[in-house]
Amino acid sequence: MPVAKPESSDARIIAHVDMDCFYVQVEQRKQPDLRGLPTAVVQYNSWKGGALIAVSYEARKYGVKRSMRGDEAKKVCPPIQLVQVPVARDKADLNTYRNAGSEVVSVLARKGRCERASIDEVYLDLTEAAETMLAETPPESLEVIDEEAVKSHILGLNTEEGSDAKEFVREWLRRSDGDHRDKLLACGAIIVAELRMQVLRETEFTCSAGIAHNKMLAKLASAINKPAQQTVVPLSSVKGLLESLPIKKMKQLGGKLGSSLQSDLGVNTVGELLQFSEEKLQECYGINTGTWLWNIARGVSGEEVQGRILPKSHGSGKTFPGPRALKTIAAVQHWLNKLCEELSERLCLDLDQNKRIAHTLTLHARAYKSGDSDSCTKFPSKSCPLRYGTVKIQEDAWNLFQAGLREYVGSYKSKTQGSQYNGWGITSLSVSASKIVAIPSGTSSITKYFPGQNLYCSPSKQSQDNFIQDAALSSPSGSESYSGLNLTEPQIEFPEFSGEKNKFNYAGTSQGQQRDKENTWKDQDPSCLSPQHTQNGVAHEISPLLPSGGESYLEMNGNEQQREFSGEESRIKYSTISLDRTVQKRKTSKDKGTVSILKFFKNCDPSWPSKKQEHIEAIRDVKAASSDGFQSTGSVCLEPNQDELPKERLLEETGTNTGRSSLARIEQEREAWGYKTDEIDPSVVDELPPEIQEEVRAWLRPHKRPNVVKRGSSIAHYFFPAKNR
DNA sequence: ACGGGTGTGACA
DNA sequence: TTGTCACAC
Repeated sequence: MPVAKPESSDARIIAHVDMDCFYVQVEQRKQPDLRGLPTAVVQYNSWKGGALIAVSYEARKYGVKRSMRGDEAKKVCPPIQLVQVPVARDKADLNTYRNAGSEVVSVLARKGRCERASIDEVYLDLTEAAETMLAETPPESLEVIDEEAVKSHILGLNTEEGSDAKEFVREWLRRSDGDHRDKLLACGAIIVAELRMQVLRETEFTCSAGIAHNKMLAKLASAINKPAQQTVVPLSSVKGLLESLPIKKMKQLGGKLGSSLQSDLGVNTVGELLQFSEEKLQECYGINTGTWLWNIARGVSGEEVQGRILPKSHGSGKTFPGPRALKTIAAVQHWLNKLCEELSERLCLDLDQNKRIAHTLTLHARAYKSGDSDSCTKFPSKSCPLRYGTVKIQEDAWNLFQAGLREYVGSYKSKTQGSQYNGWGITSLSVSASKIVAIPSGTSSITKYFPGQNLYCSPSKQSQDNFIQDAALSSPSGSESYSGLNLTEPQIEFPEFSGEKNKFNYAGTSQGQQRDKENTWKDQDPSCLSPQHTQNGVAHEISPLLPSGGESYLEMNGNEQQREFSGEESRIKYSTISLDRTVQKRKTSKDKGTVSILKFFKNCDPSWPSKKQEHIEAIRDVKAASSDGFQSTGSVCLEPNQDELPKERLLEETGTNTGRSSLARIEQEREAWGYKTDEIDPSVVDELPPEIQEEVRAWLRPHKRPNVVKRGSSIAHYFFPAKNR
């Protein structure tokens, strides 16, 4: 559950932008004939007409719903146009939608910090833009207010029957006597209206939006008036909005937590949450969730808009329902290969377009074991260091699968027999790539390691690929029983899961400790890397520069800037910065903050690579030392003298206090420590180099307290059955 | 035996 | 750190 912050921090202007039946719009843009017709996007036409994944508003009028089958939809709405999701490698291919989403983001990201929340949703932090507008060109000074803006819906605004609602809205937007925060919202609404028009002009897509003082309210608002409309939530309307709102409508409460609220506390609307004390909610749901619930009941949510427009992971998966479950090794391998191909392709694209490298490969599967009542055992997911190259990914994914399968059938008492059908079937497979980090650019760039070489893809991908190989080679867990493998031949032979016959052993028995760089180099695939570069000596020329052990260049470089902090300053990571700055305070503290934070980076000397070995060691040491569960977000614990930090005290504090009071206590603590992190205004982060902005923001964000559920709560038991029982 | 394919985040 | 789970669209 997100960290909640005090309500005073909510003078922000946040927008949530939601594309209207996005997949349908993408298809309608491709096929303009479909515009205005009842349309749905459907996946896998073969069985019952396929599953609907997006439905146009015209079709909704007929009662067509997502999660209908194509056949049903036809029944309810005979004229419906069903468009199939593109298929590649015999599976659904969502790339066109992802790309379309990127188009939208590139427009929306112009006016402030932008977070891509999903393929078709975006949050914007428009606080600064709205403040600037209010200061320079406030709505009341405008002769004309944009037509789209006056079409806004203002929650709580009385627009009399039959009257011209737009006039009321225009008046509300232009009010000069209004609440300051309302005026900021008005500016936000005008900005968002403009953005939405730009999106329409430049992408042909319509969207809806909510404008409010925090993410939660903005998200709620964007759904109120659809399609192609926007809704503003003035502070004065929050209570009324939430009072009667079904609890399940709140983000995060649409699932089991929401159900528990209903069944265990009898809470059906957000308003009914108000009667419970924060302590009570914490008792029931743990410290963090309890405080979060208490806050959202009051319309308070402190989640920040993450300035992230690129995904943190990529995945490719497919289900094999019922009769289509995969029952042979060959079938699994066949599909795994396809999934890996797609993943590899997307990783290469990400690398090419965004200069980012993924470090972890994970395999997920679902399986059943027939007959046995024990068939509910889960197929374990497995991960390993990600090596670039389609074939490598395929090999690694296959090995992960084998490891998972061994575990899975291991817990299966009846011995597997026969060749074809062993009583199990795979009902879903997916591979994903995570821990994606940007290749640093600029002064402290990785390029320092490769004098005279061009690191990036185009036009020659050669040196870049070498670089990737380095990253994979030296990736963190790569030292464990991994790279000693040499799995170049097809893995069709399968020793009936006997375990010890498999050449590959993930489960930690130390084998293959010795890494063989030469082999690893030569094994490099391929398909997305151009062929010539895997065979020559370039790799060998640079490999001596590689750290021998655990850290990749990328991680090292990413951490380097932090590593340079002085001890005092690095402790910033433990403080909970208060974001309830007034506008004035923002401005005045800005300079100070800028100086202060830039000071942190002054030692960030381009010559750092010369010190890399000792840095690696330091990083590794500290990493080992700080694996005690209180590591801050973003792997920043790099100071050797971190043991001076009053960790235990903080833990104790956070574990035993309630939300607001403990927040206050932490502030106090911080004061006592003498660290002036609250003088660093969050907005200065915008002035830092883009590639480190997010990390710095992470340090400035309040940290979550360890979740402690008090004993004796039946509801807590519901959520943490294993541990509390 | 799943709406399906992806994605994020909390937690142990 | 990994693996599991919940949640969302």
